[in-house]
Amino acid sequence: MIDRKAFRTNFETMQQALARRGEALVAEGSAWAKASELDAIQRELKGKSEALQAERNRVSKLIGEKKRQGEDASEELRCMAEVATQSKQLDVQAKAAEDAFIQALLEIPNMPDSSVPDGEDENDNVEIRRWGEPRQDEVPAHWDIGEDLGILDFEAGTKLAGSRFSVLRGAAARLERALMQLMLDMHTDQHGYEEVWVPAIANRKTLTGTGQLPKFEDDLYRLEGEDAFLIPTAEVPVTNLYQDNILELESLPIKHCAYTPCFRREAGSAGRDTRGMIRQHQFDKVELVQLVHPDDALITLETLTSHAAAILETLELPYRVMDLCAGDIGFSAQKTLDLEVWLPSQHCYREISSCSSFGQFQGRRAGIRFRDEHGKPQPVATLNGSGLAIGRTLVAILENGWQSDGSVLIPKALQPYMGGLEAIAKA
RNA sequence: GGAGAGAUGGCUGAGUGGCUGAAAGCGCACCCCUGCUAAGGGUGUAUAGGUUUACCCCUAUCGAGGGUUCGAAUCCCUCUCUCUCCGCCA
Repeated sequence: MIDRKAFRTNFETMQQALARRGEALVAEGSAWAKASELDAIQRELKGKSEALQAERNRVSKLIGEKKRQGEDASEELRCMAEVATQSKQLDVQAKAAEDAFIQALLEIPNMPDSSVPDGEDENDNVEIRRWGEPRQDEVPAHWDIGEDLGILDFEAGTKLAGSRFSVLRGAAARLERALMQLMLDMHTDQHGYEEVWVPAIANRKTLTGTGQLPKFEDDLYRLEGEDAFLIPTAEVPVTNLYQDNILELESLPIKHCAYTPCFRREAGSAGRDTRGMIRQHQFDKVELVQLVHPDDALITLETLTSHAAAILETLELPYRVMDLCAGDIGFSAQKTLDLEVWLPSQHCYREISSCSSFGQFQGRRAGIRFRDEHGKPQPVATLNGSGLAIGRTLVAILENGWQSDGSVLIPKALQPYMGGLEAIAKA
């Protein structure tokens, strides 16, 4: 959520920043326009309502005093009956107006940071750097490699659950587990993150805190008969660990990593990546989350991204870093750096990690605050990034490690986690 | 799932209709005494919104929502959560 005061006092600047995401967001009928309209109404009603409540409180106190001293208070009682009724009505209106205002604010995306490049969509993203030597020879798609080795079973996934589900067997299943372990080990032992294990189900408030709700309910799996959802990312439960907390300045930065399964309806991506493991309804991910002082947010984004990149380097997977343009960053993001891994079968880089700073946007929504240098509570800055998406990492390993005899080389760093296995070959 | 008990500030814990945004203790911060070891004394210490240069002030909040009342932490209703016992279960 954007700051309700800044929304008013800084209207022009914020509007311009928001417009960089796309003009429609500030156009007539947008949440932005609605919010500015509701803000005025809300404040006027609230002012009136509070004045009346003040009057009520004052006279009520008087009545109390008179009664205690055995005096007659019938006159006050008579006129207060009227005031009480009015006050109640006004209060209801004022509350409704404020709710509507907050609802509108919740639908307004975060302001892109000034360092975010201009642009409309992924074509305008800016490449920052590359690492590794991408292989240029012809490599089969991972689904062919996997099925050929008998370790990826898409048919079984479909039979059990539907499209966009898959089954891993043998070396692939172990690879999934090995990757999870390697990633968690590196982040805890080398990068200083505390590992947490969290529920894969979250309630509405929690999902509102990180920005998935109210706007993107269609992307989530909702539990029948409950106001709860399967998490689309560990960001949701891990960030919200501190929901409604006021943290001490010294406790920052807070750094967590977590493995969770992730569940996405993929409602808007019909026809995209329908084959293989790139886009699944359920996938595994190790997530990095940091809560930091707002002044440190953008610097931390660099280090957090480097922590995710370190996994790719350890696994010897070529990648590049992309600075997402204003039109392509997510709803809650202030700035996003994507890591894209080389997929030789597609002759291109594909997203494997998305690292974002949210500024104080989530902190404000989720009520995660810290005491600043003056002892005043203010929203913390939050960041997160995949470190990494495990399914996609497995895909990258299959394709980048593929050899013309059909076998797949296991990266050295991963071999201990695979029981010393150096290559996956046909049984 | 059944029965019972409970939910108050950073923590413990008073408070059954007005003088309670909330006693007391602990913790924390600052000051004093002492003197460098233990201890003692004083002051301060919720969050949000509105207003304001700021102070002040106003409003809301005692799990959440609704009701009764001139007035609710306190009475009534609904919900959520926690604890204990029983049942079930990995």
